[in-house]
Amino acid sequence: MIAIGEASRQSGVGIETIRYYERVGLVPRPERAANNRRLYSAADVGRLRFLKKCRDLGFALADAKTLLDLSEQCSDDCRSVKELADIHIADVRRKISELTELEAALNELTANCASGNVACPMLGRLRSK
Amino acid sequence: MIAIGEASRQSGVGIETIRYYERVGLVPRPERAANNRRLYSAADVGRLRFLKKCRDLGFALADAKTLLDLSEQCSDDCRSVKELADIHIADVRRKISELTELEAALNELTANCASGNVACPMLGRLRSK
DNA sequence: ATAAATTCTGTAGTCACTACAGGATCAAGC
DNA sequence: GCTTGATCCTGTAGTGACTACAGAATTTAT
Repeated sequence: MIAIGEASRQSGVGIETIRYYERVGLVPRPERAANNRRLYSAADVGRLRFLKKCRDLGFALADAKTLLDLSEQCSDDCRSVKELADIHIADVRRKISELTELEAALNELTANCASGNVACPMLGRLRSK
Repeated sequence: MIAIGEASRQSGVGIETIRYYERVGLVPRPERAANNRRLYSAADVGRLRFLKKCRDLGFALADAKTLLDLSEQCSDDCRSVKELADIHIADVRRKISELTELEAALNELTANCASGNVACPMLGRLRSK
């Protein structure tokens, strides 16, 4: 059994974030030592690491929770997992294409920005109808 | 002079959002009619439209405010604008590459997810060290 | 014995809105 | 004049996913 600082180090999840996850019911309340400090088991750290990976993959906390719950049920429900992941992949693709368009628009807007300009063409474009 | 609903329609910025922008000092407090209702001028609507475009381009509100201020100063400061935009473009590029990596990782994780599986390989990977 | 590190609770701040609640006023039709 | 519905007002609280304190208690290291 380890303290919260060590659990944070082992899982890569910040101390405040661990307490936040506990507060919102994402992870079960851990045991407490006689001095009221939280005590974490290997399973607890595993859960935190799992959540960390989900977050790194861009899953929302609610989805991460769903995946964690699926993972705790012994029968790995592959279909549910893939459904969730596919929605998320589609989401990521959409974001990529939006950002790509954005980049093009920004490049176009700044293309004629040069230090000698009297009037900034980008501001002009942003101002115009 | 038009009411807030019409200003919202003309600018594409929601009514609540307009009031929010006013509250946080992003746009000047508009005139008020005798009945205390807000009255917007063409210039006010122009400002809202400008902010809308900045937000659509993904600029943070603080940056949008800076651009708006630059735009209101008569001398269009092209250098400051381009600096801000370039930082933002770099930001967008970074996000795109992060998301692209993410998409690859997600595809890899779900590649072997099939409905007949007993154990989900994605969950397995998320659980493992 | 003292200093530094860690932990605790609880609250508030972040960003950019969004969603009410509860009331006032306005415009249009009868 | 009256009713109905649309619009507007203020103020507060919620969202997501943390992050940053304040102020206290305790533990660990020197």
